[in-house]
Amino acid sequence: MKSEPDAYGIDDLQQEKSTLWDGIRNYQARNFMRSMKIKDKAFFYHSNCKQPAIVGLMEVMETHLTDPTQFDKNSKYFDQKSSPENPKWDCVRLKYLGRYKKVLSLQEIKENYQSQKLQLIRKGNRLSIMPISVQIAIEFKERLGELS
DNA sequence: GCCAACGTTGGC
DNA sequence: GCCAACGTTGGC
Repeated sequence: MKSEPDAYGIDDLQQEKSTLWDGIRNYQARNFMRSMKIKDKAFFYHSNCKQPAIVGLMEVMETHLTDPTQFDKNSKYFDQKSSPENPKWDCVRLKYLGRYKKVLSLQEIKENYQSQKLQLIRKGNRLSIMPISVQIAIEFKERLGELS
């Protein structure tokens, strides 16, 4: 799952211990979130920054939560078409599990995962949530090593 | 700032 | 249901 560190980074999550992954306004990304189950793990990816990289690991605490920002007129994620009776957007709560001692940079991902494998990543590179295959996730984990 | 690679929208 | 036009994202 990706976030811009300026907006919300791994430091913020470490401090908060857990967070609502709200503000997702992309149907595909929302649907991926809907398919998540409690105890699922997710990589935290820093996007749109100096060193885009996987920096940490999270765990799904709660699923199918209503995204409160859709009703908040002061939020940039306010959605006029949504109502409490018929909410359009939901989110999950994620727990901080740790940050990796060594990050896995986008550059390194590109260097090592080409052709078909990279396409799996590319397929979702515009989403707030990037789906990757189980096999790639395992390989990423091996490359990332230990949490600190 | 550019632009490729998407996703969304709306007319038909 | 198609697809042209448009908007957004994110790496560079």
